[in-house]
Amino acid sequence: MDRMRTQIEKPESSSTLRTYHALRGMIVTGELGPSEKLKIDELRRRLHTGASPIREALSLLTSDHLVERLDHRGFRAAAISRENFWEILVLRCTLEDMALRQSLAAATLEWEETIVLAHHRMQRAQHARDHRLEELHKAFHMSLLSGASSPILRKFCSQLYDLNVRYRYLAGRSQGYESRDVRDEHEGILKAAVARDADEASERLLGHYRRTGSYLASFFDDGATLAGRYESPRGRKEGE
Amino acid sequence: MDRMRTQIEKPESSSTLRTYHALRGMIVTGELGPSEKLKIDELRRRLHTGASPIREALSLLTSDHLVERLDHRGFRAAAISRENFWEILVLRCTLEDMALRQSLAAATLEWEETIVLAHHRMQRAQHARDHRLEELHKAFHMSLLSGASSPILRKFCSQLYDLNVRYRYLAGRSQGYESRDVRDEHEGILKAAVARDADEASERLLGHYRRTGSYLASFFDDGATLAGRYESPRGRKEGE
DNA sequence: TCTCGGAGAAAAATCGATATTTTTTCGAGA
DNA sequence: TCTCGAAAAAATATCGATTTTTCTCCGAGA
Repeated sequence: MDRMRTQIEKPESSSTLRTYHALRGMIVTGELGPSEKLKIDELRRRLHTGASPIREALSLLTSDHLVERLDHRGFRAAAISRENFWEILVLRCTLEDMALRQSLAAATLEWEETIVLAHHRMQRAQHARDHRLEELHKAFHMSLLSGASSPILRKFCSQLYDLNVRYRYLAGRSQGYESRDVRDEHEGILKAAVARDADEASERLLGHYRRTGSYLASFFDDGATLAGRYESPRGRKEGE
Repeated sequence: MDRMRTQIEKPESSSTLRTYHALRGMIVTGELGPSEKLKIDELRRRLHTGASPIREALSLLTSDHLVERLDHRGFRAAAISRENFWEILVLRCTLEDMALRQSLAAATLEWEETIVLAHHRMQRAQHARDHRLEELHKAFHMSLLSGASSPILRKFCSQLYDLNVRYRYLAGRSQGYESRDVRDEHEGILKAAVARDADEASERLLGHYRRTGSYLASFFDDGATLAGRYESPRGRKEGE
């Protein structure tokens, strides 16, 4: 019964894949906090599935840098840190620049229509519930890179995207509530992409990320913040 | 009994990790060929372990781009192609350039000694059995990047390294038997790194990769080759 | 009071068996 | 002879139970 319902909700056919997406979502949104112990049994109950799918899903997430595996001590959600945050941002800028240029170099009419559509859908859903908007936002950004000839590169970008979004959630900011006008930035990126202006598009895209980065960084570079709430929680023995 | 012996041989404590390394080795060296179906039961027997560790290991390898997961149809070793080969080379050059520069920028005396040592060990083992040399070769290259401040970047580089080595094996060339003098190239890279000359080191490193790349490419850009032997073998029923 | 060590509890890792899905085989009907 | 579809076989995916390992707590000895 429950199985059937679930399958209808998500067309994910295998329990492992469903679990993978569920857990990834839970970690990205902070429902499972940084460095939180991920007990198999608890997750098993929570997600109505067996131990095998959980373990497999966690193994997949390990390679996404969202979960850490401690030999014989189970899994925990990845730790966070300032360094990790900046690392992700810097890598992301390099890789997306590369991917975007590949994508633009191979641009087709079909690709152009894809990004226009993705952008439109995202804008339309501006006030939709979190989850939906978040999905469309990622879809837009990935569509920009979708023409890149390197699948591995696209995968890397996708991973880094999730890692970054996670910090946004941890800073208490779900998509779309920043003070600055993200809308314009998206539009600028789209226009430059449609115009096939690689330099312009890249500059705008990276600027978009860097601004978001600085904005988020401000949340844990001062005050009672992400850092204070989450950082090195295993560190009783690691006096600052 | 068997368990104990195994644990002594490899300090890998968990069955999953042991299986992971074993399978990775088998795929990289071509013992498991491109697009070959990886049957759980067969591997289970071959590696003397249960289905769970196998499946977990395969899940981990999926994220390394060495294994493909086909929903409800099991796993197979990653396919190969010219595009994939070049993709890996290009990505590798970009990422290693980045990592090397980070590493050099943060260079310490300790790091310098590490790379000198890694280089020495590799040279010494020039005529050692494949496996050992291969390990030391990777150790040397990774040591160059070991000072990079970005763990994720280092991981990416490590993955791409393995993917590239796999093509070397598939082309029938294990480490160290190329016609050109790889020895000098390694020495040049080391010297430039010790001298903290980022541009020089990067140029030499990338040149090293590109030359290896062209060399390997020649093996499947002509004649009865890698491409002919392996490419898109899911076409027929795999009758050789 | 502190440290060490061992018993008990908790959790992870692994195994063996079952349920599900896919693939193959084979024969009826066109 | 070919196509379609149902039954059998094979392989995957998943579950429940067992084995191992780690963690926790408590008391003896210094």
